[in-house]
Amino acid sequence: MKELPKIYQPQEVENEIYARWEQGGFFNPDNINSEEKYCNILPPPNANGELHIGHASGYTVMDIFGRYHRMKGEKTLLLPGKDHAGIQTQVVFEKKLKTKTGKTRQEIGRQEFYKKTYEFCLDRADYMRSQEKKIGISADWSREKFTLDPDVLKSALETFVKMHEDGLIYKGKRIINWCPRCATALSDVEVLHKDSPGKLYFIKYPLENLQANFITVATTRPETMLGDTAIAVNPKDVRFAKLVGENAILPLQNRPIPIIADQRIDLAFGTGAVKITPAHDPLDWQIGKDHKLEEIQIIDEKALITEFGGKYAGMTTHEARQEIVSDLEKLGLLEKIEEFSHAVSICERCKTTIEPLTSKQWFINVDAENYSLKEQAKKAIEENLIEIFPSNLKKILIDWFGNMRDWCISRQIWWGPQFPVWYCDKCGQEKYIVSLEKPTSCPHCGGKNLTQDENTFDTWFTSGQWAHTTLKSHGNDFEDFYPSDMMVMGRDLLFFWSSRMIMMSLYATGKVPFNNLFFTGLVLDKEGHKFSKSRGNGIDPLTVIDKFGADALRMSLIMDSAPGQNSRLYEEKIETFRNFANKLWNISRYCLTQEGFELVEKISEEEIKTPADKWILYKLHLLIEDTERLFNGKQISVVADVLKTFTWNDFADWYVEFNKIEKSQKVLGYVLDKILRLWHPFMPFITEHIWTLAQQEKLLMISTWPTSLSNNATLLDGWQYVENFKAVITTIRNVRTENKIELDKKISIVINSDNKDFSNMIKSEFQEEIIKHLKTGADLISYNQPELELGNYIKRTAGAYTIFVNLEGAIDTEKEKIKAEKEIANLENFIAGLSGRLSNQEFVSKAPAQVINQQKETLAKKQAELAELKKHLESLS
RNA sequence: GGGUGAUUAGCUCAGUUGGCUAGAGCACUUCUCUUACAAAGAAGGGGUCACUGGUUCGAGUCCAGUAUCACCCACCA
Repeated sequence: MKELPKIYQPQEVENEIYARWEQGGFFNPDNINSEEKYCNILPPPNANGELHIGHASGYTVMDIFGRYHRMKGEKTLLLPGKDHAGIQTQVVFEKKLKTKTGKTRQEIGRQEFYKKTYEFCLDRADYMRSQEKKIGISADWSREKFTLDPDVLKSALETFVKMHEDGLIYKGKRIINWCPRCATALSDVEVLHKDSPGKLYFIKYPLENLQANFITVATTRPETMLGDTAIAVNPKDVRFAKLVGENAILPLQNRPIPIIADQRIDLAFGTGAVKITPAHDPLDWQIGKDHKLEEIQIIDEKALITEFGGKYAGMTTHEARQEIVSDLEKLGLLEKIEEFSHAVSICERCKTTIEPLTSKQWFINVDAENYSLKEQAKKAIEENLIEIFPSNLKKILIDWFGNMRDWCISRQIWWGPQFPVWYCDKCGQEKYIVSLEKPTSCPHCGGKNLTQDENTFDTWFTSGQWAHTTLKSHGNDFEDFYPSDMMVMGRDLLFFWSSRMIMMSLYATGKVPFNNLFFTGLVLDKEGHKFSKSRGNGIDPLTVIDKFGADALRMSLIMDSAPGQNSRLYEEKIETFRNFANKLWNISRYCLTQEGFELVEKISEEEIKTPADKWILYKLHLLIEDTERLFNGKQISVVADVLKTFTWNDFADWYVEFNKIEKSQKVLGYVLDKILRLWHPFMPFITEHIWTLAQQEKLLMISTWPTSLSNNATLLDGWQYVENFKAVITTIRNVRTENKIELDKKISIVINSDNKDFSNMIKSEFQEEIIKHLKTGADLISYNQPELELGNYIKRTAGAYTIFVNLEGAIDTEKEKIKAEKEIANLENFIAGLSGRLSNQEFVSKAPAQVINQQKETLAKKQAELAELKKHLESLS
């Protein structure tokens, strides 16, 4: 038989196995013949860096489901891709450009910058693809997509055109989130709120007609007062009731501004009077609209004070604030300054403070008359057209849609697709033409000089359509696979991505993008911190794979965690799964080196010979049923857990040991065959490797998924016997350890029982061999001798049997008495509880019969045990 | 301000439909290099399932509340 190394070396086989899978061609669903289909569109990572452990975590989940469904015979597509990741990639590449060539993007120009960034992304995509393969992802690389691939992009832009026709798109001057560093508008979800200590400034505004009096307002951003166009108070506020309709004089600017009433003003906050700066605050903007106030932009896109800021023009907002506060103080208009902690808006990408300002941008009306994106999405979730794991995120998503405001989709960056919008130099910016292709002439005036809108799309506009644009770009894939079965993503993408995909795909296709939405938690380090560059605690998936193998990495990413819960990753944890892989290797190594061993797909009744065979097959039968149920509930970590228990604690610890004495090679081959299949989705490399060593024909990857044995009671009758038998062995070992008896010292055993299958045991020489060999040190075994000199023996209950171990007078009777007394107390306690329950009329009448019977059986068993123990204690004294 | 999650062994975490005396890995104690495996095997110690009530014949599991921690959302200037 083959020479197999004692220790599994994943590094030596993984690459070769992956190459064989690829050559096999079965990553491509076109090569699988089946009516049943399964599709999982993989989230495209940002093509500007490398894969991190979070990607590996999500990919592992997707690949487990993909491989499971493929083995179930379904035409399975895992569709891979990469995202151009607008702002983030631009930031990354600009830095790279600066370091490498010392140039800025402005110095090389828009076209050149775009070209170079594109090349950079393709290069990163190549590298990341190689990483994905290392993890073992069984994706169809022939279908790999990039968000800027012409066909994918065209499909996404067509949606823009359709939306425009349907009145869902508008261009308008509205207040938006502006990042001065990125120099672009951002959508609401790209803005984070960070609580930070600040100050609340109380400023006195003189009243126009009552020179001696003031109205005091409170603000955290005094510099914005330069653009104030009103003061607002709550209409119910009696303090200010008579001032409404009057004018105040805006200090420093010396402009009269009206005092207005608006119910959105909180009476309890500050002074109850609020300065209104429509151009630089979202609420003020809304109030300004409603009261038809003038908007004065006093902060520009570089966060500098504009010409409308008078003497402060050209200052940064920070400088202006200091100057203004100091000037107000000199004028005696600064009433007081209070310490005040409030939420500051910052850019999600670069953490720069956001300046709200009014700007002309493109928006999606998410609640348009013709079609409400947000209502449709909400409805789809409410009606469970998409099942969400974990389910608590369902409500969060519904609420989010409920509060969603119009989505700003234009960005002033260079990296990303430009709007398919054209302007004629004669007609100007107001009369635009929406068209995928550049029009030959202006439809309004016939002018030939047309230029394209310079804005680029929010990256989530294109990735938000990924679920259908990818499939539409390849043959009949859309018809075959849409909607996909499952989408897996980190829960940090809940609002960014899952929400947009649901809205956009519903709109573009009329159907939900996927039937199941599965969120993974964050992968944290050992101390529970996020992995981050600044913390330097990153774990590189490739390093882990190199050290422990891809299977160990995969297992450590999905085990011990529930869907949507964060989990921690650290070396010791990965090690335990490396160890498990090695265990599986050695189990297989034992099997493969057995004379006449082969993997067996099907087993016949004649081949099931021993009680141990029945026992392991029964356990296997339960395992397969559990696996099926748990996979349906998407509980993959529990699947891996029950598989591990079976493999290690049932098969390796007991069945393999039995097999050393009592050969039943068909069953051994049958069970290992099932173990390899069941483990394959989780640990594809090692299982495929062992499979190959055991047989040469086809790949494990496309072998069929095990189904449970027909529950033939007579076929497997007698399996319980082995549980009793195991108890005998464990008890003997226990007695031995307790009494510190060396293993090489032989002892004699008496086993008593009136159990019906006990006669089988007496007849079986194999059983006796097994007891002797399974580390019990038992030498002489005799049966059914009720009258024993108990002083010489230690008596124990083992399952349905009573066993006596002869220690030849070496018993520490005091110790044994204490132990027996303790055990008796414990048992009496338990029996009292149990019989109490059984005599409770309510329990007996209401609990299911099965539960009652079970407890009755247990009670009888425990009472018998107690009686034996009491006799034992008596004999000891 | 609103919301979500967590709280189970020394540590990290599972726990499926509510059902027998609550599990795993690591760590710990003792023993063993027994021809699949010391990356292992054998035996063991370690728990008021955060707290308080409720529902139920029966609660780690369902409900209400409390506490602590973590995270998310938010136009309180």
